[in-house]
Amino acid sequence: MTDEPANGTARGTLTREKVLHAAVGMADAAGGEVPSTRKLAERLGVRAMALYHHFKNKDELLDGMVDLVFAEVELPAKGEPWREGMRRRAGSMRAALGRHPWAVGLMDSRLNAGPATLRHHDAVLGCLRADGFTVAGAAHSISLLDSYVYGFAIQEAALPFDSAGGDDMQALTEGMMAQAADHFPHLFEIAVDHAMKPGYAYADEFAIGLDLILDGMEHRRPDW
Amino acid sequence: MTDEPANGTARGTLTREKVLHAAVGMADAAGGEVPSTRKLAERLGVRAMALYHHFKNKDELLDGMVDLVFAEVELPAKGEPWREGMRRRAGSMRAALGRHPWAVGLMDSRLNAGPATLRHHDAVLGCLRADGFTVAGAAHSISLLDSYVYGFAIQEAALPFDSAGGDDMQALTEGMMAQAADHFPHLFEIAVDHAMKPGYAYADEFAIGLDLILDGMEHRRPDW
DNA sequence: AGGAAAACTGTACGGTGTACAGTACGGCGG
DNA sequence: CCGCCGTACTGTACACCGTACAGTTTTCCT
Repeated sequence: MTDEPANGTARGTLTREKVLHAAVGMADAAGGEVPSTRKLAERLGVRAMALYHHFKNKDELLDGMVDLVFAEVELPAKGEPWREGMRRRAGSMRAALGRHPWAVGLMDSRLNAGPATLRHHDAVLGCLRADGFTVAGAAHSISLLDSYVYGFAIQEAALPFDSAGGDDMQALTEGMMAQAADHFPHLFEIAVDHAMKPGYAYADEFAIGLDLILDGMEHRRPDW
Repeated sequence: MTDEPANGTARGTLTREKVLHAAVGMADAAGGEVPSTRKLAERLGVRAMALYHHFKNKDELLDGMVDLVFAEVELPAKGEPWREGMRRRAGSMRAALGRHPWAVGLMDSRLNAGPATLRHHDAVLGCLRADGFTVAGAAHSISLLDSYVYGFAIQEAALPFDSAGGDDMQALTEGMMAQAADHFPHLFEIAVDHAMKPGYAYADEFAIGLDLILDGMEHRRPDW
């Protein structure tokens, strides 16, 4: 706000923000692949190397993209009870990662957290501390919750198509059938009796696991 | 054993197995990067395109590498109580992913599970079913446990150096300090009062979260 | 008006996965 | 024993990638 109109850009077609939004949009459209610098530049009506005036290198651009994803997740509100806060935030985080599956594969390898990411972690921490968790307890909780959310997102991203459930399972189980239904009896059982049932959607597992974790946190809160 | 000496290979310097082991070795050495086809071929004394006689494309090679990682994890023993089995297997899985951090980033995007992977999942499932978990309960448990293990591995892989704890934190917190210690008070608190304390190692969090999850599973087992 | 800084372009380099067309060699039927 | 043929490997080539480096504008400040 202070520097954007003040110094006045020269041939301003590009902005850090515009680049990042275009990159996120293209990645979403491509369904899990981050665009190359050339494709991104073309979309922006610009010549590839122009990007390097706004980002030191591609990694910095990726950092920015990830931060944009973090900016989408709902933070626990001030004074909100920890359990609601954690539940809403975890669900919203998973939703954001579902909307931007390319971000899941980026989460490892990213070193520099952006401002939205820091704000996010600070808010989550703050919600727990405000509700009586010790520093150590909050650390345990966040490690656990984040691991669960990221891990769930990984598994969802690895599903054949999307987690809508239904006939995507066919492909998976076909390969399994081909090899040997009786070599892996329990896998076979769960595939046929559970995962291939009409009402099943892997996405539903998220809330189940999350509730177990939240119950556990509630139970340990006094000790932590 | 049946096909190797039987058909007799022509100029047999290459084997699917030898390629995979070399690839895993190089990836481990490189510390998180899968080798390029050319580098891998060179290491094997061969000319890059030779690999494509044993793997349809690079993705198939990556599938094989991931399966090799799964082959390293300890399965629950037959008749082992579920809790011990799950605990051992989860710890061993995390250890394997720690030894092969490049595999973490591959877990999403992989579609075709190899035989070791299938055997692994079948054994875990079998352990739970044998100890009274329903099909649905076992599905919930595996989704939860795998999410936790993978997610923890992601976070560990994203740490500045390794999770040995200590002065790696400096880099992280420096960036944070630079921006604003008072913009993120809780982050600051946890960094100074907890993560930077001499005895702290993020790796220790693994068992804490895992135990909470196992307690929860024990508690729900009757309903599931 | 002039000069410096900022934003964008042009070109080039070394690396990647892999398609496609050889080439050499071992095992087999005659 | 010979010639064939399939298999394993090589050579070359292509399109694409990230990005270094050196221009070329354009704009703003003195």
